[in-house]
Amino acid sequence: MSVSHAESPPTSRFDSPEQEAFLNLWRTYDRLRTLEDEFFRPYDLTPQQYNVLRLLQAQHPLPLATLDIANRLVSRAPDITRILDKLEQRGFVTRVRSEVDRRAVLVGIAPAGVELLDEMREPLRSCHERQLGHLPVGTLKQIVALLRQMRSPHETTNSPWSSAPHE
Amino acid sequence: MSVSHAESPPTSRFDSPEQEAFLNLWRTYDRLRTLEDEFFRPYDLTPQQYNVLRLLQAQHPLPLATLDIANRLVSRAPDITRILDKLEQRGFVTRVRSEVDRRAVLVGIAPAGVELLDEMREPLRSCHERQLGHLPVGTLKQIVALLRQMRSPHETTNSPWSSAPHE
DNA sequence: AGACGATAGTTGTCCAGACGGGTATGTAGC
DNA sequence: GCTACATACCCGTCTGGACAACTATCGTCT
Repeated sequence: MSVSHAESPPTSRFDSPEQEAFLNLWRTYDRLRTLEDEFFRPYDLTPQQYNVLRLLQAQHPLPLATLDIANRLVSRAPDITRILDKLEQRGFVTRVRSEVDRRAVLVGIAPAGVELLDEMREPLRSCHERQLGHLPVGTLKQIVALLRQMRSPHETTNSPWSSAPHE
Repeated sequence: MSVSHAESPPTSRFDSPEQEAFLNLWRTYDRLRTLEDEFFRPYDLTPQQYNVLRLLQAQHPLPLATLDIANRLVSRAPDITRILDKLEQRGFVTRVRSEVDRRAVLVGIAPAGVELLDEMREPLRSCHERQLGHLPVGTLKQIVALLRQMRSPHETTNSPWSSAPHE
């Protein structure tokens, strides 16, 4: 314990309420992400890769163009190509050059990908339970609404994240 | 616009309220962090590095041991040594081997570091203003309280993040 | 049809972050 | 004081994320 010197109260640790909110957001994300990372490690997947698979499954059997995927992902992904490379190498997705627009590459989830998601569904649910199961559903809904407010000026209007999901 | 096909409502995009909350947290962090990153780029600092400097300034003129710094940072930092290396190379911090415990390295903020923080203070405030200035202070306080609840089971009790700051 | 600008994706390259093992120092027990 | 274990930090190495430059294709204007 080297925190021996009298813990002098620095009035507040933050310069502004906005800063306090952002740092708390960052900290909370960091704490919860640690749990996610541990969960995904044995599957040798990153959360981003998993999200790509979920996205493709939601569209299945329709494929999705590469950049469409990037735009819908939770987190910005300039390296979408290489993420897909890895998923393709492991047989989780398929890529075919589009016939109508030969610039576009259409990506679909492969049977092995569907199977992987099936395997992961339950364990992942319980991971989320460990993360946030201590909060009542009402509180979670409130949090979601507030988070949406926080980022709303920073979403483009056609992002899937900009509006509430259709209940 | 390749979203031509009828936008079929997938009942909900999420498997559980917990998942919805986490993904919204991630998304919101990602959007707001983009602004931070842009802000820090011209200074050639990462947000983590900046946080180290802030931490050291708060203690100034007392130094802080390397691992003490790591434990107080917003985000986990296994590479604290190299973060400090870079800050030291640029003359923002000083490192001296402790006399009382020769394993420990005591880190202090150098005058150049203090100066840098002074320069950045106002511009950073206005960055946070752009991030979250659209929300009233009451809402921000509410958010902070909820975020603390979200992560509370995942904080060790002696973390500076586990309890409310002394008002 | 040829030219120009926009779009879709890929690749080279760099840098931060992560992990684990390694060294030096401290502390406790005998 | 010697041994054994813990602590503090450092370093080699690997991986993923970020940017920018590049190629291929499309649409449009003339």
